[in-house]
Amino acid sequence: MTPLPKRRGRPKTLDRARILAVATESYWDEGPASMGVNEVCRRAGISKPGLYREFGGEDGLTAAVLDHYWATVIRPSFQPLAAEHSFAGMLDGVLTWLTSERGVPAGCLFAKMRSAPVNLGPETAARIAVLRDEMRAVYQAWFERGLVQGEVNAAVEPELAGYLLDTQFKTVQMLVAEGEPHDLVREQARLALACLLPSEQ
Amino acid sequence: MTPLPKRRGRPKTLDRARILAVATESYWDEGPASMGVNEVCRRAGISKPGLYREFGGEDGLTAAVLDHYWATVIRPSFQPLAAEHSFAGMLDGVLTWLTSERGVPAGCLFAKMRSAPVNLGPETAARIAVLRDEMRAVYQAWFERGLVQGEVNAAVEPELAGYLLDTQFKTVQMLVAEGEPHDLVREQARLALACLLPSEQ
DNA sequence: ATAATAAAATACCGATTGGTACAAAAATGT
DNA sequence: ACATTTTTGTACCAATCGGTATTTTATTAT
Repeated sequence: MTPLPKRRGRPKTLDRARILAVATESYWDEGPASMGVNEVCRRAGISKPGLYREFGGEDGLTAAVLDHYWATVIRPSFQPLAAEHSFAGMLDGVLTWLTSERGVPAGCLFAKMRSAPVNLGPETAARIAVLRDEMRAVYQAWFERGLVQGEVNAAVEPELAGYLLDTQFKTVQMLVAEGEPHDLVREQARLALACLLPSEQ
Repeated sequence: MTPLPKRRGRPKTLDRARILAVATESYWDEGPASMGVNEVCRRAGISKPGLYREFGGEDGLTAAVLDHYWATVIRPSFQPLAAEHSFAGMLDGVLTWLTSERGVPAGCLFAKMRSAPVNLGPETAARIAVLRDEMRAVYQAWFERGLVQGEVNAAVEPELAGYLLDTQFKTVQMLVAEGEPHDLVREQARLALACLLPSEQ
């Protein structure tokens, strides 16, 4: 059991993890532009100085939210890309998944933050840039794996393919979040990414 | 000459066209999210009630700005699409133009308004939907003209092609506005739209 | 002159924003 | 009992948001 250090002072009761979970969900379904520190405090049932002590300010909060979202939502979604499926089949699965109804808020918080870099603090902006590059690298690696398997169009530079995949997936998520018809969004993305598949001839 | 109606009351001095021009430029380079009625009044050198008399409120202002932008920037840009160029050549020209440095604020105000439908009033939102459909129709007509000329991939439904062109052009404008490398944006779009061109074989 | 009318700006409204000074509360040490 | 330390919340700050009641200004009609 824990040694019970018998610290002086009022015992800590603020649950950082719970606040972060509430904040992440809030930013996710209301959108980063419509959510503020006041509303987060109200939803989490804590005072504003409490939130500032824990996260240092709005920038620190959104940066922490982004990290939390990345760790709990984005990174797990990369798992399947490393599995032993064909590139074309996996691509189709991703597009179907992105345009399907899920039990979570519509759209992707990371995509929303990327397309609304306004009123996001410098710390959050820097984090976005780092994670965006990491995301492109994952897609590029996925494409390169398809390359050695001969499952993709070898005429496309892997770096450009990673960039294209990132852009198109982000576009799909934005269109879905805007309420566009899901099947139209999916078909449009299928067309846009057909260039990555080997020629039909 | 005008009959000089000798109206009673203080003569009108507010220049609606000039205010609209100032407001449009302001929304264009600052972004619809960062610009408000107070700042527009300051830049135009008029009082707030004056702006409210002229446009009825923020929603009326942004709707008028959108109309002005559409008439002076967007619609003229449709002109070349009706010219006697090949579909592939024209497409390449559009992408080059979108990713080139121009003497106007970066990005497209219409694209910015579309991707930030938040905090835009109902009148402006309705206008956006109408103009978006009009834009897709223009692209679809362009594709259909290429179809009868045998210059495009006949396997693609024209409606889907119009949707794809609209989506990809908007994506290009957003990426440019975000400061992404122009050549990377252009090459990525070229790949995404290659599906509309006839097969190489 | 003076009344009537129309168009303008001054000066305000309540709500909300991100951020903080300061005091109350809850534990331990003496 | 009382001081010390740590954590928390109350109550405030100035700035900004969209919007408006009211007054001033400038003109014509009488």
